[in-house]
Amino acid sequence: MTDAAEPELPRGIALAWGVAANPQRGPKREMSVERIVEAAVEIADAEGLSAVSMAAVAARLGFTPMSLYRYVSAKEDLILLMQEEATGAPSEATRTAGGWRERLEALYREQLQHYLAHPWVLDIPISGVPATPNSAAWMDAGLSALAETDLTYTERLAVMLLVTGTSHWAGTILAGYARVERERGLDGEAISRSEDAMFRTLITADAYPELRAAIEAGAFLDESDPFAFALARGLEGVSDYIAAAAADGRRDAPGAWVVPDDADIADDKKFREARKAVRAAEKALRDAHKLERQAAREARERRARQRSES
Amino acid sequence: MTDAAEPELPRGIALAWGVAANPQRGPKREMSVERIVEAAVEIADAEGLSAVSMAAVAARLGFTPMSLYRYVSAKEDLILLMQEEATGAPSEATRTAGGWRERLEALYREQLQHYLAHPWVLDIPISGVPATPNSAAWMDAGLSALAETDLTYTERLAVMLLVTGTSHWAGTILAGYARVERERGLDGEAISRSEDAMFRTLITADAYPELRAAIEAGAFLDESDPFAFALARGLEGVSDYIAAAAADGRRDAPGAWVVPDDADIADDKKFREARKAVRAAEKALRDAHKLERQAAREARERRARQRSES
DNA sequence: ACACACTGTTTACGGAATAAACAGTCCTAG
DNA sequence: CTAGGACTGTTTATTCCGTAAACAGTGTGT
Repeated sequence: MTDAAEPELPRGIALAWGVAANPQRGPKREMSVERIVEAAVEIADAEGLSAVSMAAVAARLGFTPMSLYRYVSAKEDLILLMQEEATGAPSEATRTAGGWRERLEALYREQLQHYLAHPWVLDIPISGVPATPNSAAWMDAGLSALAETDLTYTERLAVMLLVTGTSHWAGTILAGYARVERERGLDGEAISRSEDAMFRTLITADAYPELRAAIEAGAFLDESDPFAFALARGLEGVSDYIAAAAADGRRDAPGAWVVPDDADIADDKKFREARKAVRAAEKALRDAHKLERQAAREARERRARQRSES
Repeated sequence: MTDAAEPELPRGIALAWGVAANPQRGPKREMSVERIVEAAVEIADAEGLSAVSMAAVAARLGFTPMSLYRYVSAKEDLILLMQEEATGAPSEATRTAGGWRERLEALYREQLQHYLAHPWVLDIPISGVPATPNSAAWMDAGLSALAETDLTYTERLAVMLLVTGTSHWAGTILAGYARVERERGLDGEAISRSEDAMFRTLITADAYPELRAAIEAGAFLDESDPFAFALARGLEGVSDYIAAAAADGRRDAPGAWVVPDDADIADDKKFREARKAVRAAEKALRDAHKLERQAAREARERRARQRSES
């Protein structure tokens, strides 16, 4: 009955959920999946994912490579378990921090922290939604943060994808720098400087005017956090979207259980007027921008003429 | 003099920029870097990055594995060149599409297209800013789209990181699904359904209430595009940020070298007036938004009161 | 007591990147 | 015109990978 679905489960996923039939007969087991995963994680932390070979893990535990296959059906499974171990579940603190935005930001930070502590996790190929306890916990934490909003469940998933995408991307880039630092034996600033120098010789103002300008401006030496910027913009956009959707009187798509009051405001007279005012203001802003650009162009031409005359 | 910097260039990068000393002596070359890269890309397109071995590439060209090392100093270089070939440069159409937002969205779409056409590019580890002609071209295109905004160069880079991050993340997830489709021989819908089924057996409402609710709501079977959603929110946030920064009267950060005529127009009278008008329009829009939100809140309360009375 | 499920080990295979030594080719300096 | 030697693609060898298959020893349930 209940076991009918289990045989369909991919082997590694079954292991992750702890659905492993412990044998009764035969000699005592000398190892355990946990110890194997632990050893593998230690190796990966120290020397990267590529250093994790069945032989290396076995050697660290004092056994022969093939012995591991009694516990783990393939290396792929081991890696899935490593990911599960390294990623962990979100902490209580981030699961209960302030409003939805604070909680998502906390989630981002904690995920990024994990990625920086175990950068090899970023090298693991992604195939579909990982159906493991910890990844489910992260997803659940994000969704519960968004539960206070009027968003559709589909939209909540999309927002979560935005958050995890940002932490994944930030981790990828930052871990890339960290790796170069270790390989070349330089500190971050030295890398930045040498990269900047290389750019200066390769990027000409002819071929790449804007990129060259950015280099000249020292933008590549800047130490601000572009990922925090990206996340802040994204969540700002989400916040706008929530407000706009509420204003549109959009009904939540799924069934009866969702926040029902959105539709109510759509035909409210005062609200409709306010909305009309917003649209007018948007148009006014667009026009003003157009005039501003035109003025800038004219001013530039005027100056150029003055300069060529003198 | 000019060659002083070249020896410092990583081998692969020198190749990418076409700075390769063509030897004059010795037998005629039978291959070329281009043909090797082409063959490697064909293999990767057909069977993934892991199928690209020096032996496989050589075999496809009818040579022995070691012969390739006369053209490419290591596999790492070959992979860099493959990436350069597969990624290409942004098309004229996306470089000149509408306003900054349209152009960044076009950039995102074109990058994603490349990732889907050559998913193996996503398996290549990232180390620092790739200093290749094509990646510089993408960056330059994005920066030139943002040139019409008042953003700092540092901020423009951050926005570009947001855009490329989104396309990279979208590519990673979508390519992951595509790979599973090919490996398991199922179509996308079948995968979704089996994933959904697996989720339903593993994700309990006790342990993961919100995730379970999302599953029940069918959010995992939804076919909308969460990445387009994420990008739209991000750029919306950027747009807000630009407006807010302008309202704050923030001046562009970088120093004196910047596009010299920028400083010139700053004290042009007509331009200053146009700029003042923009700020006023922005403030008007913010106020309208505030009123809109307030109206929505009041409308909702009014309806709630009506409902509780009936 | 004994079958046999289960343990960790040994051996073997095919494939990977690339170092080192090799014979053949063709430009260029003398 | 003729070597010297730069440069070609090849051969051979080393080291490491994941894992299939056969193996001898161990301990439990019948």
